[in-house]
Amino acid sequence: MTESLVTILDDEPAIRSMLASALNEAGFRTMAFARATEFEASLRTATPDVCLVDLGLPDRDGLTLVHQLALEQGAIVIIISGRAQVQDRVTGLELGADDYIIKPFDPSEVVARIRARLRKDKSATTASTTARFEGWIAHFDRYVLENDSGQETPFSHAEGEVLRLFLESPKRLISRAHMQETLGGAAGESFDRAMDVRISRLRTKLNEDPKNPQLVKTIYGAGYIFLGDVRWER
Amino acid sequence: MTESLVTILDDEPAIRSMLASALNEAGFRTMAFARATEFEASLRTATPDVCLVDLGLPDRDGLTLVHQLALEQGAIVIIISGRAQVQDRVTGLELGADDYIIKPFDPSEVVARIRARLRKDKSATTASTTARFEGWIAHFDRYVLENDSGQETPFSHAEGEVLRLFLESPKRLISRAHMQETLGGAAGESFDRAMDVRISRLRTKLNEDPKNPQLVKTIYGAGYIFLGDVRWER
DNA sequence: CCGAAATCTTACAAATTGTTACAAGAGGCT
DNA sequence: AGCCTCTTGTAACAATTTGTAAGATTTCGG
Repeated sequence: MTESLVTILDDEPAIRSMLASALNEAGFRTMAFARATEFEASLRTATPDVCLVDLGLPDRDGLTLVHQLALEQGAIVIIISGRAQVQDRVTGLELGADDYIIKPFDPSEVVARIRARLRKDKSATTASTTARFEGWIAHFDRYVLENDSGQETPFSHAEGEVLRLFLESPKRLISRAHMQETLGGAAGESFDRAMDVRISRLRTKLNEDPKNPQLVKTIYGAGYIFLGDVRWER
Repeated sequence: MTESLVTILDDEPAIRSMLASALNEAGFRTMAFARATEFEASLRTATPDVCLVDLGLPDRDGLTLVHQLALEQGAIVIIISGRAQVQDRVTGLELGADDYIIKPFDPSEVVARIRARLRKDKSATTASTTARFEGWIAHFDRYVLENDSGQETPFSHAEGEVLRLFLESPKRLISRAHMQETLGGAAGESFDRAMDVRISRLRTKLNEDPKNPQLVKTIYGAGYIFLGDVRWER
């Protein structure tokens, strides 16, 4: 993610240029459109990180567009609107917008709000040193696993690698192949057995019931999946 | 993540109770504090998902607290403040706040903004897919089938592939050929028998009466059809 | 109502994964 | 160095999932 791409969709030229210059100055790449049709055409080639959308568009219901964007694209959607009623804001946010800014606005606030969204978005994927999940706290700096009553169990480097992989993509299938690439390095012939053992040992440290694991689940023929909500800290 | 925990930090009792009741009504768990010290003490035991922070605190500089929270905990931090200048908002957001709401505010907007943040936060880490149909709930993230009385039955990857295919085009004929293309990969010669077995096993998990299946119906010479209304939750 | 084709079901075999025991290696301490 | 502890991989065996085979059952056209 070198420079984030921000698209501007507003029918007033003055607002387009004001936003574009403020955003460019702040280090973003920008693309501006006056109509929804043009904007949608551009989506086929470019993938914006943030979409600024004015609700008062001539050729399309803005709210429907916002809903689509938020749902189909994973993009961050920020509404810019002259409609200032609380009810307008609530429905806009409920339809999937990530923020709602009222005209007239100050460009520097728009920049600050965009940065806030992008920051959060990124911090969800960045490597950190501590993670909380389902009553556990994994301290990767100390190689220690802490349970909900504060008791600590050390874990080894190999176990930590596996655990980190799981905690970095929870509720997602992680294929065996991917694990060996990321970890094992040499995709040796009989190394795949070692992977099993690592996971087995990790499971016992997590007090998993072998018959019915709650956190580390095996998908026969596909890989593993880590259930449980994870939150990284620091 | 059953119910998200929201902490409220504000020295005005009226605001605390207004926020708390609005949030509880919206289905959140809440904890309210009048002072930063008490609030920080609570962090040692509870882990809030969202922190609402008033900047005008008697015993602490609010901005410093916000900075700490956003940095050290991974929580979502929303500033609530009477200071309405653009510059205040910009610095608040730059110090790590995820949103900045100005007093006086409408509680329903606060709820909407919290929901918008949580939604994004979750979609970044989860790929949760769930489908409801005829009293059943299929949890594809956990590989579990839940019946109307809440009992859970695990299903395997192979069974899940078939079930997903059905649930993605309900009330529509699915030809055998199409199934083998989409699933089986190698459209082997005798693989078609395996398809039958998969479906058979799926049927037993769905408690289908072999003589008179209600959900997975076979069309002799053509393929299968899945009856039943489906609602996806993604 | 009969027979051929299609489909269902059951039992079994093959492949994948889990678990345990053991041995090789790395460090630490005296 | 020598001994101890801890980590990690390997090997062997158990458990689970999946596909295959074959007989039973159902469907459809006459």
